[in-house]
Amino acid sequence: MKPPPAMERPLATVDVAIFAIVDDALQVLLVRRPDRAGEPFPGCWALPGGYIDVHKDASLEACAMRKLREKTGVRSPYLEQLGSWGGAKRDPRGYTITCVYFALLNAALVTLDRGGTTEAPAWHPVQGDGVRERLAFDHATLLAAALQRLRNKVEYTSLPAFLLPEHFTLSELQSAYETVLDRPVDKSAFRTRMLAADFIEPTGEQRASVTRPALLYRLKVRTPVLFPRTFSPRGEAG
Amino acid sequence: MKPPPAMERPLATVDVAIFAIVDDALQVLLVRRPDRAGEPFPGCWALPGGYIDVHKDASLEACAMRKLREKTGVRSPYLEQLGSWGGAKRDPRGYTITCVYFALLNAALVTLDRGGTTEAPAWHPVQGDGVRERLAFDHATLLAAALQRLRNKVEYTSLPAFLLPEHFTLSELQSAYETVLDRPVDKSAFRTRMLAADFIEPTGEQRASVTRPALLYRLKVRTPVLFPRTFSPRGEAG
DNA sequence: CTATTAAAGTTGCATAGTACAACCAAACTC
DNA sequence: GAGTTTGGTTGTACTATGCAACTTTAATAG
Repeated sequence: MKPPPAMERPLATVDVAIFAIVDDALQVLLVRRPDRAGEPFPGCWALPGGYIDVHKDASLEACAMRKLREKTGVRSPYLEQLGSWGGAKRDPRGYTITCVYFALLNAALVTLDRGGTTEAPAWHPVQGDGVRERLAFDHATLLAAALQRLRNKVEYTSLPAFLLPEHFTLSELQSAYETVLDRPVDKSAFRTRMLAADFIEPTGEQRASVTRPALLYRLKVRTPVLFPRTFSPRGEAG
Repeated sequence: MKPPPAMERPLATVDVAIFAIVDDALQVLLVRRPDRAGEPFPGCWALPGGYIDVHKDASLEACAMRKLREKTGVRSPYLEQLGSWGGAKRDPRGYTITCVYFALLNAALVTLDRGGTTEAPAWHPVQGDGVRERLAFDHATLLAAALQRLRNKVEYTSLPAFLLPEHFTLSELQSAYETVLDRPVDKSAFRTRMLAADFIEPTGEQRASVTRPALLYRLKVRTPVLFPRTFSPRGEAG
């Protein structure tokens, strides 16, 4: 139980799965691994992340927020801890532990391509449980877990609101749900649920449109709301 | 981004919040911190846990399972990762990261008091968001988070079944829900929900009793089941 | 200036899963 | 066999939804 000074310490990292809706599709931000000799998975795509800096990072969340800011410039996304993975075989360089976060943000706020070219971050469309590209380390597992958590929570929370700009219409919100869930949801029940949950409020403005203009809403609270039931179309079990 | 060999590594630990129903109350297993000089929080109660052994622990979950087995002798509880906490100030000995698990098990399977006296584990009744005793480190925070997650999930999952012996009656299962939620639930709706979820099956036996005997059930699946709604009595919001 | 179009937003009905309450059933005690 | 206790069922009301049809609003074409 005591800390032997010579105790072998695992290397600790933080990785972040950053999601946004780009081109009407759910996309995740990936960076390229450096292509230098001695680096594992050179040139491979990976979730943004890196070592915990004992001097800079007051907490794990602060570390995740730092990584996110470095890659996207965004300062206040929705950020949630997903879980931790550890083991001797994750990284050829030795026993590592990674603490994984997932973030939701509005793509319009993101400034990509900060810094060099080898690690340039880029959006990659989500396809099923992951992305087309092969990912470094066990990042395919981490991404799959993040997607599972995201889709699961979207069924009964207001998470998709964090993918939208500050002002949005109910149709845009519904579209965000449908993009993440990859299935249509009923308009009437959707609107009733959103308004009953009382987490958005009308701004008083309307979105100009070629057809009937829609009322604009904004978030009343920046924490996600839980709904009493999941969306569950008749055709499905459970 | 590369791993400087001299990079300062945080110390990594795993802690486990082990819950059981003892004397009709939800209780958590705590151990005493060693009372030696130089040890932080000497004699204080704490969640069982310890350093990750890079050579013994193939994964974080394996490490948590090992800690749990060492303290209770139990080999197959319900075990779920809760989250990780890290920072420079959690432990006076330096920057630490702890990965916290929570476990549910049947108290009858537990063999306490394995090993010495200074660290003898003991059940402590849950009171509100924690226990009566002051806990070491930030363990009060960790325990509160575990309790919140547990109570939240009990509203829409079959988790309490893991607190019971292998064979149990529906009334015993309902009692486990009520103990964790600390409120009564409706018998009729409860039974309908449990049977509809199709995760238990009758053993064919009955529990002898001084009154009408009850049918015994066992788990059909060892993974928890999700219900489509939460329990939500009329009097409450949401 | 009316008809058309398209998206916004509403209304009406059916249904699932409770919440609540009252009831029936089985075993034991006396 | 009457009383007691717990197991288990039945019946009604209600809520949030699934589904589908409907009305409203503005832009635009003719």
